[in-house]
Amino acid sequence: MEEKRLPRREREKIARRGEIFAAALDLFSEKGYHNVSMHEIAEKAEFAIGTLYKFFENKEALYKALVMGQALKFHDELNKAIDDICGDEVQRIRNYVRAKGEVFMQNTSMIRLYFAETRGASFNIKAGLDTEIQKMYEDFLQKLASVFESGIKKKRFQKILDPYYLAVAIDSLTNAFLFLWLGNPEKHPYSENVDIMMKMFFENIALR
Amino acid sequence: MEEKRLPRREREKIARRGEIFAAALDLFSEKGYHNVSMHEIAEKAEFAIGTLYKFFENKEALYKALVMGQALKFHDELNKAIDDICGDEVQRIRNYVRAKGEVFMQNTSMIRLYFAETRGASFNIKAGLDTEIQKMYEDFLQKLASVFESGIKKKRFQKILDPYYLAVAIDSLTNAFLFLWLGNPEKHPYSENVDIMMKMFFENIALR
Amino acid sequence: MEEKRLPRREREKIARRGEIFAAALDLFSEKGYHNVSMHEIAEKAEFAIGTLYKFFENKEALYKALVMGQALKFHDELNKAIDDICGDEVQRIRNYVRAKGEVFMQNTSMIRLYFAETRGASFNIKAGLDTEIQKMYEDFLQKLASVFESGIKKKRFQKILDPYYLAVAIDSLTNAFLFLWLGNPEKHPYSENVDIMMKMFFENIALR
Amino acid sequence: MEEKRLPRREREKIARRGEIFAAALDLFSEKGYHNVSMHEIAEKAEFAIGTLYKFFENKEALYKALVMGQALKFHDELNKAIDDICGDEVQRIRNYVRAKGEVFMQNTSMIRLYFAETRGASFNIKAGLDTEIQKMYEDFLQKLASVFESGIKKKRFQKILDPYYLAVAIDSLTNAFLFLWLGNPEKHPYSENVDIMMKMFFENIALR
DNA sequence: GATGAATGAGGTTTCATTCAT
DNA sequence: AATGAATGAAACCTCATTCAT
Repeated sequence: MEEKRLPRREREKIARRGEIFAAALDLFSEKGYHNVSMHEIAEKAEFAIGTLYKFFENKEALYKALVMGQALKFHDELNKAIDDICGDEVQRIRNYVRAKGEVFMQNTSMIRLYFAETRGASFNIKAGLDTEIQKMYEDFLQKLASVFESGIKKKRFQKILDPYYLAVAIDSLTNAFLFLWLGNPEKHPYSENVDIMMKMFFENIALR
Repeated sequence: MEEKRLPRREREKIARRGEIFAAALDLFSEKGYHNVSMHEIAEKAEFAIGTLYKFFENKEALYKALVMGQALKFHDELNKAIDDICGDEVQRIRNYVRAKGEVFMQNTSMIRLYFAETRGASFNIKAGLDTEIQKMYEDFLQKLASVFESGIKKKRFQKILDPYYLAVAIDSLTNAFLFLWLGNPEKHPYSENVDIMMKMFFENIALR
Repeated sequence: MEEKRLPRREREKIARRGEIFAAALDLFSEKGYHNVSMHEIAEKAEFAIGTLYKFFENKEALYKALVMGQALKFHDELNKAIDDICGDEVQRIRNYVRAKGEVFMQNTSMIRLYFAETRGASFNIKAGLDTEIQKMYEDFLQKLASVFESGIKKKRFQKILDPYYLAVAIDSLTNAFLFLWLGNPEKHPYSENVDIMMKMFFENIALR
Repeated sequence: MEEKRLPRREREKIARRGEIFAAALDLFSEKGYHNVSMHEIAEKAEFAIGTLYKFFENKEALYKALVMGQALKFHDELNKAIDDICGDEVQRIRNYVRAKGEVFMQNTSMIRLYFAETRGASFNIKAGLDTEIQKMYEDFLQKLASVFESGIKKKRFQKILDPYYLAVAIDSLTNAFLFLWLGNPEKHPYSENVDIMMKMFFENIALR
């Protein structure tokens, strides 16, 4: 709706940004920040090097915008899944696990980028780049924790562990299974394994 | 004992290697491979740049030797802990979880390096550098899995999930709690949290 | 004619290449490959160091392109002179001797470069750089030999020596006189001396 | 005789110098001055690097001493051959040509070194290194010239060309044939070819 | 006197960034 | 507004030379 209202110039600009992002995502996720040059991105995006600098102040800004965009998209999906109130707490968490799998498995190159940023490899890039994403990630964990907390309050779950740690646990478990899937999709099907894992998880914390 | 038998020259050489490693570990773990220059390492280690190249063929070789050394030290401890037969399967896994915490919490800068290498950020460095460590990691996971398998055979654990996935799960959970501890040691004490988590884990898979 | 048709960009690029070549020729011929740094060439050519690497992949490639260019130019002249069919065999060889002198005496710095490459000093640079030039030189010697052979067949020359050796002989004699001229142009005028030498040469092999 | 009188220390020192020279000659003649490192020479000569610097002030001094030694040995032989008064002028020059071939063909690695120094490749090394050898070479050419001059005075040779140029000519011709021999000894036997060439040379300048 | 570990100046090369066209 | 040639700081690495043992 709104986009159609945008002047052609503006629309074209956004499209160009998208093309740059697409090229950059491919390259960064495959080779890492320091092994990709601005020339490489320019060539892959079919723009002149100068054009990249019209859109982004420098390499770091491009990288940050890219990662932020991916993270926003990703967290948006996760938040949508977990906010879906058409279900109880168990359902909301199952929703999140499924959505996480879907987003990642459809955007494999995003995975590496995302893990690099949330799992400490981002120190490869200048300090401070990652704080926003860390914040977004932290916020999401808090929301996940609040779902567990709500479940505990409703006496649907035992309070074995601090809800925040339950959130951390389920997040790290899903990550682990996504990594396995990434390494060998046929051998390690995410949905099946995660399903079993979830069952075990809830059986454990469920109140009978 | 044996070390004292080494000729002085040899001992000094090893000591120097150690000093280089110490400087490199600090810098790499803080800033990442590509943001540390050989000059920086030389300066921190108080050697001339040429001396570094007497000890290591090039930057990559230095990095690889450093990471391999850390990984060996780390896996050595883990293997010792898990191989300890003075206990049943539960005890062996508890041992591993505790040992992992101890090694990491005493070598915080090793953590970042280690996660960078096992969790995919190593693509920042030339391909192939990480295969040996990946292999070591994989071998350890197999051993962990075999402990679970043995517990299942002895009917101590239910077979809810493939033993390999149990290994992956417990490894990823301990990692997650180590990360939390790393970010805020006081707020997130590893041992306590992991203890609760372990209890929950074993209650779940234990056969009554 | 044709050059004017080239787009400005293209012409400028060629001009810049030429400026780099000119600076490099001066420096290499004066100091030798290993005593000239890329920075030196860049400074002399009034370009930034990076610009050199836009034009040539590396130092060796620049050197090779320079030497090949000079060699092509040189052999082109020699071949034109010797292929000139407006004369008998004696005339064609006289043409070659004169042309060789002209090219060299107008491009003194080319001489050192050329002799370094055809006379074995090229082992200073990585192996294989010189094979193309050696081939070009060898081909020329063969052509020179074929002129002698033709003269022998036409019974204009005696067959004292294998035509190839006659070619080698006349080539080495002209080189020697060019060297003398290079050391002291006034004292050792190439044309005069070579004329006498030629006379002596042909008197000797001529059939009366 | 005299050598036996030298104290052991002195004799050993000379022997060591010889070993260094032998290693250096092999390496320099094969790879060129700039592609041979002092470490390489030390290793091949089985000395410590420091020892080399006890014998020679620096790399250049070692190279210069080596080349001078070779040149002295070479010119000594040539001078002996040409000074042999048991023959007329033709015989003395024949002697020189034969001796030159013998010395070179028994010391092939000397050839490259020698040509590098007399034929301009020495500009690869710092200026001034070569002047002494150039002088020695020049002196020899003068002596060769004087033999021709003497032959002309005795009316054995015609005066076609300045005796100095005759000397230059015969020297360059022998060099050329030595080069051919070096490239393919079986295909281009020096003695045979040079014999024919000499015959032709003297028939030409001989007075009947 | 011999040794060889240590030194560091200086070489080659890369690549993020600028700016005239 | 887009281009891409030019820039030059800074990276990696070599090797002639020194000097404490």
